[in-house]
Amino acid sequence: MKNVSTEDYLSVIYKNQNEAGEIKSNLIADKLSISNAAVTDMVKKLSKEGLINYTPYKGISLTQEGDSYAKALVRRHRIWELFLFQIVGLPWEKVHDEAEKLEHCASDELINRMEEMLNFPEFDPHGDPIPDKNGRIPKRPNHFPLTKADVGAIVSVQRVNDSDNQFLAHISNLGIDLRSEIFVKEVISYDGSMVVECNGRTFTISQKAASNIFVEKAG
Amino acid sequence: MKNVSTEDYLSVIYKNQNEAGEIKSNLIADKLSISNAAVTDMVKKLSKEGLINYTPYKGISLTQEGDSYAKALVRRHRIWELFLFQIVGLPWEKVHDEAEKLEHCASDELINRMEEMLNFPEFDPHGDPIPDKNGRIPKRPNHFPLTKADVGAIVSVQRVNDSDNQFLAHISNLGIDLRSEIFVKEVISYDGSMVVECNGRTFTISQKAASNIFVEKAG
DNA sequence: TCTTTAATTTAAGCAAACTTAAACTATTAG
DNA sequence: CTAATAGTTTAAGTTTGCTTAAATTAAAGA
Repeated sequence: MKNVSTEDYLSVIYKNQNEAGEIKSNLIADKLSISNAAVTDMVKKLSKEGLINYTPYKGISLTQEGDSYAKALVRRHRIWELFLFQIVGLPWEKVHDEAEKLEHCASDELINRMEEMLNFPEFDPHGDPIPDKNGRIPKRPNHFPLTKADVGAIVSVQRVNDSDNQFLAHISNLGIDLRSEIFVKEVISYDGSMVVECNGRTFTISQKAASNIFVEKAG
Repeated sequence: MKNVSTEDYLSVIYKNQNEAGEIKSNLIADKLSISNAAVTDMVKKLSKEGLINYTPYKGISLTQEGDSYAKALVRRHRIWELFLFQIVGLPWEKVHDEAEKLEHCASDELINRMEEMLNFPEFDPHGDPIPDKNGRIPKRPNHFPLTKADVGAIVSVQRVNDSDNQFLAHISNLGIDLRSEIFVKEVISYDGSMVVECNGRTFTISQKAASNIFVEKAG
């Protein structure tokens, strides 16, 4: 098991790499709220340890080893999230930050035991996929942002953006949950907000909020 | 919330202070497996922060603030232990080490929620008392080491020493649990080992093991 | 009381992970 | 194709918590 700092770098790289698997050092500094110089230092070190590929002034990407370590971290994080949500009953918007801390210090044995208690789940409370012990990642359903749903359509929530607690608390307050069905009644063309019905209540949701809710056609 | 290192020092001081509330720097170094010089450094720092009382070459003791912080740490630790044991089902001998890591990174909200799930327990899986939110520590029953039990007596296990996993695995294997009743059949004067009956099985337990099991007269 | 020994502190130094400021590359706009 | 700018790296320095070795203090026995 690596130290917290190393794990943070690997997580950030994994989560923010582009389609080609690359990431700017800039972005790492940004996400971790540290200086670029610090990133350069660390990136050299991680490269020496064989966790990332790095050529100065060129790109940064995970090696095979770095990638599977990062996947294991994501696995830990998401199992913690689901455990805290489902077993402990922590609210939606709190599980991410709590899991962020816990993921660095639970043994594999504990993680596996929790996974078993949760009956080998495929998705975390925000709808993100949980890699299994071998790094296999469940295929996600085809989903699109709620903003793209047609007026008159009924869609079901598949995933929500987990990076903003205020957003989560907000939609939770509106009664929107994972698997909730949403009926799109109207789109206000002026600002892109939508009038929707969900769990028997009708309300307006802003474009900003809707763009962070991912849905598929209900069927 | 303080950093892990500070928390470790406070825990060790709290757990190893004598009746007068004092501890030798020596012992801290020993328990944390670090040098005496490192302890001196840190002790100065903690003193500056108002967590301990310290005069060079004289004793080290917790201030009021340090003491209540340490109690809160013990509380976290023991709630984690019981949670892992009772809810998650981790074996006796594994909960201590796991809790050691987790206690540093759970929010108070999570700790309180777990306490609630456990129905405000008074003792951890080893029989050690759990301080409540206000730092109140449940009174422990009058107990004594099994080695002091008379031949012919029936005693019940109240507490076991939690600092040695091998010991815990061993007695767990013998079928000894918290609240188990033990009937003392014979004491072998040669080596102090005891022939006992517990949960329908008769076996011999060494003096070493028996001295780490604390019991009271069954009634 | 003096001396020996054990415990503790000081001194000097190290590694990790950060900082700011200056120097360098790469890219892109004219 | 060059110059400006955005991104990245180097250099020098900081903090935290540790190390070993040397110096100091306290305690205990002669």
